[in-house]
This record gives sequence, structure tokens and C-alpha cells, in this order.
Amino acid sequence: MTSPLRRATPEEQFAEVTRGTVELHVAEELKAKLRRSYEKEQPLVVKAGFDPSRPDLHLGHTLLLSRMRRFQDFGHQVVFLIGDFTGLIGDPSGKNVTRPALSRAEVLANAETYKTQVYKVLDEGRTQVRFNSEWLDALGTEGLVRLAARWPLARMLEREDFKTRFRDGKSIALHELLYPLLQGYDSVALKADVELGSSDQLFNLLVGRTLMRELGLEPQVILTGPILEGLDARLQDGRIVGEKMSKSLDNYVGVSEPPDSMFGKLMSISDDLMWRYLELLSARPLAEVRAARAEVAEGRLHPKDVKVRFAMEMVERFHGPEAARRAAADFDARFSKKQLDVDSLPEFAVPLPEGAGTVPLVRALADTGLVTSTSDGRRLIAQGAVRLDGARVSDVKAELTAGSYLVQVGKLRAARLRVGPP
RNA sequence: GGAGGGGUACCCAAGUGGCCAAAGGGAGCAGACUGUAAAUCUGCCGGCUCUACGCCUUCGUUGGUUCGAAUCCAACCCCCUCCA
Repeated sequence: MTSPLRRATPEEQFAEVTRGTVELHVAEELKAKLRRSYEKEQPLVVKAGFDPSRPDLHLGHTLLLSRMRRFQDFGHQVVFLIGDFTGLIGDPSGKNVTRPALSRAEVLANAETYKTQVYKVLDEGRTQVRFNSEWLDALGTEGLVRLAARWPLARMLEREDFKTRFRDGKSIALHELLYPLLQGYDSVALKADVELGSSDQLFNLLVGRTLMRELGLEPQVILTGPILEGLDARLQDGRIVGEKMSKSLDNYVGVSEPPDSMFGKLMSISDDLMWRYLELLSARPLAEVRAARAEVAEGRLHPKDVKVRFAMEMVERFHGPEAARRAAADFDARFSKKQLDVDSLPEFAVPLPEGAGTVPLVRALADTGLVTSTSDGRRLIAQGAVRLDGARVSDVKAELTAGSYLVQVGKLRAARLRVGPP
């Protein structure tokens, strides 16, 4: 049996593994590493670090995971590094405020939930999970001081984020300055050949490369990928503009999200953003995506059909083909045909008030949580958002007699109410 | 340690004695439109026993001045910036 390391030539591996890369430091070194690995049948150590402060992986993270997977498929050793120690600091990257440090217990709990999600993309049997507390705990104060001694402040302030905060007189805590250094030390400890990251990680990754060289190790090659824009990104002046996908901005699709919600969120992106997502996330060849785009431009293909296909591909990746089919069908019924799945509606018992034959509709809505208060209910009725058994309610003071009702509030809230004696 | 600035509804942010349940923006919700949970337009966006110039709660906290306070005074708590 041939080793997986011999399945593809170094040249083929190089092409696959650098697909969609934003920056590569340094191409020649990577080629040399791949060649050597091929000749000696020695896997490369490929490292990617993950911040455990966000235990929910989203689609944005999968860009990185997919690249890891490609290395994996060529037989290289992938290290999924959980920054449990550096998580205590919280990478200041991207934010211009100091992040609160996580407690050790929080970090560990988050790391656990991470693991269960990663294997939707990575091959579990060939993934090495490591925690950087392993070596950073052992480093000790002396080691930390020695490490810090290798790095001038001016060089640390080259990092864009630090530079602007320093210039604007914003606070930078000392421990934040240590973050890139510690992340760099991870590469030293692992003797990484390659480190993957998103492009906003570039500075940290380069610190690792420099540290390795200074400590007499063969420096790691750095591959950075693009950052995925969030669901709310828009086309502006011919370019996709928007914040990156992130949990805190609530513009993300989580990998363990239910199929329906995943599908719906992907259907809600703008047509322009759809092309970007196809390019970055879809497993389909780029040529196919371009062809579809041309057809849409010529009016021969409906953008919705492209979007449905894409949304199904994503749901299938994380939930399987059956779930993808069902999500698409549900979406079509619910939004395109505006049908309600009457059977799966929640049911609420609404008691009639003592000695009364009727209960105010607003009361029933508020008590069942369909609206937040009776005032809210009144407003919604006035706006024509409330339907009883399919018919729009226009009277704010409507009363319900005993019986069973199908109630809808807007498009997304619906329930069955059973009104009866207490 | 010293000087200054600030804490307003989910978030940002106006308001500096009555016309303030409190401008504006964002988020959210609804309606219209749509292939869409997009875009756009419109409306709503503290609660209540509500067709109201009604009642209650709310502008960091606690007291006070006043017929009346988010707005004035006092004390306290918290945040930020500058200087050292």
C-alpha cells in the first residue's frame, strides 16, 4: 500500500493546499518542504490555532478547517491547537478594546464543545488536538522573561492594532503584548512546518516564524486565507463590504445550527454576497461557479435557484443529504408558498376568566408569549399582523369564546390556542 | 496623587426646570413589495383594566430644592481622558 504521502506529487499538493490563499510566506520554502516530505515520506506538521473564547464554530472558521483537511488528505500531520493558555489573555486582534480574560474553567469547557464540532470537517482519526497550556505552563516566569527578552517593543508595536491604540492613547495592557509572543512560541514547541490562519492573524503568525529562526529552528511557512464576510455584508462600489462573520455580531451561520435555520440564513444573504460565499465555501469548481454567474447575468438562470443549490450544499455538509432536502422543502412551503405546518404548531391552553364567557385576544396572546405584552398585542393587531384561523383580525378588542383557534402573529409566530374553562 | 469629562430606554446618542415616555440613528417587530428571513418604502418600537389632553414605572444610586426635575443642589457608586 502506498503511503498517503505519496498519493500526490509535491507540485499537485502545492496547488491544492494553496488554493484561495491570500498570502503565502514563502512559496519556495513550502515547495521545498513538500518535496522533502515526499522524498523522505515524512509528514509535515501543520498547525492552526483556535481561540477557545467562542465555542461555536461558524462557517467562517470552516475556510481554515477545509484547508487543514486538504493537508490531512495528503497525509500530513494536522495539529488542532486550542489556545487554552492564550485564551486566558484573549487575542486583542480585531477589537480595539481590551478583552476580558476567561477563567481557566470557562476555557476548558469551551474547548470541549469545540472538539465535537471540528470533526464535521476534519478527519478525527488523523487530527492531533493539543492545548498550549501544555508547554506554556511549563515555561514558567523565567522562561517567559527570556522569551520576552527576544522581542523589542518597537517591533511589537508594528502590529496595526497595537499601533493605532498606542497612537490614540487607548489602553494596552501588558499581557496583551505577550499574546503574539506566546502564540509564536506554540510554533516553536510544536516545531511546526506550516501555520495556517486567517489574514488578520498574519502578524502573530510572523512572530512565530521569526522566533523559530532566532531559536535555530527551520522557520514555519505561513498560509493565510481570506476572512469570510458576515451574512449582512453588502455590495458597495462593486465590492463586497461588511464586518467579518462573527458570533458577537450575530451575522454568522454556526456549524451545529439546525438545518432549517442554516438554510434560512443562507437564503437571506444578498445575491451579491452569494457569489462570494460560493467562491469561498462551495466545494464546486470555480469554473462552474463562474458559469452560473454568467448565466444569471444573461437572465438564463434564476439567482434563487443558485442560492437554493448552495444552501443545500452547506446543509448537506453538516447534516447530510436528507436534512438538506427537508430544509429546502420546508423553506419553500413556509416562505414561498406561505403554508403553515399546522401539525407541528405549539399548543396553548387559555383559561377563560372566572365567570366570563370570553377572553380578550390580546390577553391570550400576551399570556401565551406570542406577544410581549398586551400593548404589544394591540399594536400588532392594529398593524394587521394577527390572523385567527387564517383571517386577519382588525378589532383590537376582539374576544375569544371557548374553542380552538389557529393564531398567527406575523410570518414567523404561530400557535394553536385552546380556549376553555380554567 | 492632581485636573477634567461622563453615566439617558436593547445599543449608540440628543435633551440642561413644565410642551419628555423622553429627538436622531442602529438593532428588533409588523405591513407592502419580492424568488428571499435580501434591498426598498411605510408603520410600530415602556407598561396598564387603553377609542385617553388617563394612570403607573423609567433618564447611575440615595436624599433635597420646587406647584413641577432626566434637567437645579448634596452625598455616594462606576467609567474614561490628561498630568504626575
